[in-house]
Amino acid sequence: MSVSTSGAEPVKWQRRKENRPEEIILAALDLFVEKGYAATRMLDVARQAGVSKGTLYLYFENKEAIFRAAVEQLIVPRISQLEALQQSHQGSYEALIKKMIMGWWQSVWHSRLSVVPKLLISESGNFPELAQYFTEHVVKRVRYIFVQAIEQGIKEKEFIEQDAVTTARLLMAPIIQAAVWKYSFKVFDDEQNPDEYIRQHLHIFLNGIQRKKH
Amino acid sequence: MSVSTSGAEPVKWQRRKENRPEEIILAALDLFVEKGYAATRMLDVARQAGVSKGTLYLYFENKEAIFRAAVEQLIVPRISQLEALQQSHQGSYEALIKKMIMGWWQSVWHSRLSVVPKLLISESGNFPELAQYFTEHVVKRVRYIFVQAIEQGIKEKEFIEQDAVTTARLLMAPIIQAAVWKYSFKVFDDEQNPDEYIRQHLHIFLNGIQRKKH
DNA sequence: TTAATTACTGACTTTAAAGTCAGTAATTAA
DNA sequence: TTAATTACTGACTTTAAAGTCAGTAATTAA
Repeated sequence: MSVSTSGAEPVKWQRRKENRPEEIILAALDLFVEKGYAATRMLDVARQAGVSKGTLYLYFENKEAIFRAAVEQLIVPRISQLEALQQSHQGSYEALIKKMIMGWWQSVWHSRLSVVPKLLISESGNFPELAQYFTEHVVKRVRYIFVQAIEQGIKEKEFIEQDAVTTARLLMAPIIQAAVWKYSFKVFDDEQNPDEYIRQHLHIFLNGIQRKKH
Repeated sequence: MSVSTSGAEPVKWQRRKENRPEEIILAALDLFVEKGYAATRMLDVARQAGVSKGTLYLYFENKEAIFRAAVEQLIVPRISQLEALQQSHQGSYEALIKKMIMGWWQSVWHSRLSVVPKLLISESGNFPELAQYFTEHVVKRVRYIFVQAIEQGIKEKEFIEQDAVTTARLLMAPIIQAAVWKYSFKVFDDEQNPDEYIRQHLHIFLNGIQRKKH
């Protein structure tokens, strides 16, 4: 038997310096979805990503660093999407709000991303810096987009006079709630059609803020 | 110096068989509020309750058992309160919904109890049995109360035709959301007056489901 | 083809809790 | 007043992860 050159040498592992970080992030997110943040061990992440435990620490300082990287890489790009939608919109503000909510809903609800709100809520106490980052760069930024739509709708006499920031919170609350529920109690409380839930939320909410014609 | 009989003998500890369980529960809930469930060590709970670690295990099997006892003892009595309010109500269903939401809000928001939704959401993955208990005995029971109010309002032509279960969820979502927020991101996102938030929610929501007179 | 480099491994060490139990002291019974 | 009972203590053991690092093997350079 020859010692080398060609043939089916079973290579034990490959170098993947460029791809490891993303592979690790996705593996971790899969496990966070499945078993939650705290219950996910570094060894689990390593196995899921197809590397050894040592490799994790080569690319990330600890579990929190993986978590932060996941939030930054996956969530932030979605916001630009939302902003673009707003920029290019023509028509009523009611239609804009519907379009933005439905767009977000469809791109996030069925993806791994929908677990992020629950994770952040659960872990906010353990990782205050991450919670602050998320509040500033995601929550407030998204809310600002809706605040603008609502304020403009008020100015155009489409919506009744009201505090736009509070109203924006109330618009987002049931949607965040749905995402949180999905990963908490949904297994025990699943009579619900999520599309119908969002449809009805938009119906009641928009009906509630609209100025009525007499 | 005499060995005993009267005088200020500093008693090292007292027997409190009857009171220990509740003292431990309240101590634990204080710490869960302050640092979250996972970060609360049994040693912390023991210190807060003024007992040793061994005593905890005398009364509770482990941390989960303390948590479950807290939920059962503190939350369940509130629901009866809500049911009583419903039984005795006279007047429009709009007024009933307002009264129930405001009552719950005022008795829970400023108390330790308001931390329970966040705790349950965070820990649902680790304690599925507790999450199931909570879903069956709290969530569904409370929702049913609101479903009834909404259905009767529809029958009386006070509210528009709609699926009452979905509508009840939408009524509760911003309130649960507020309680969850309080213990997650509020430190970083605190422009909000919670009373104004609830007032405006009820305003938009009730305006949104009411049948309009022409 | 050989030497130099470095991404990666996994057995091992460290850390930080949970959980235990023999002994002690408060209380109650005799 | 003394003996019997038992609530409680806290040093200790166990458990379960995180984190490390000397050695190995893939890759690249010479």
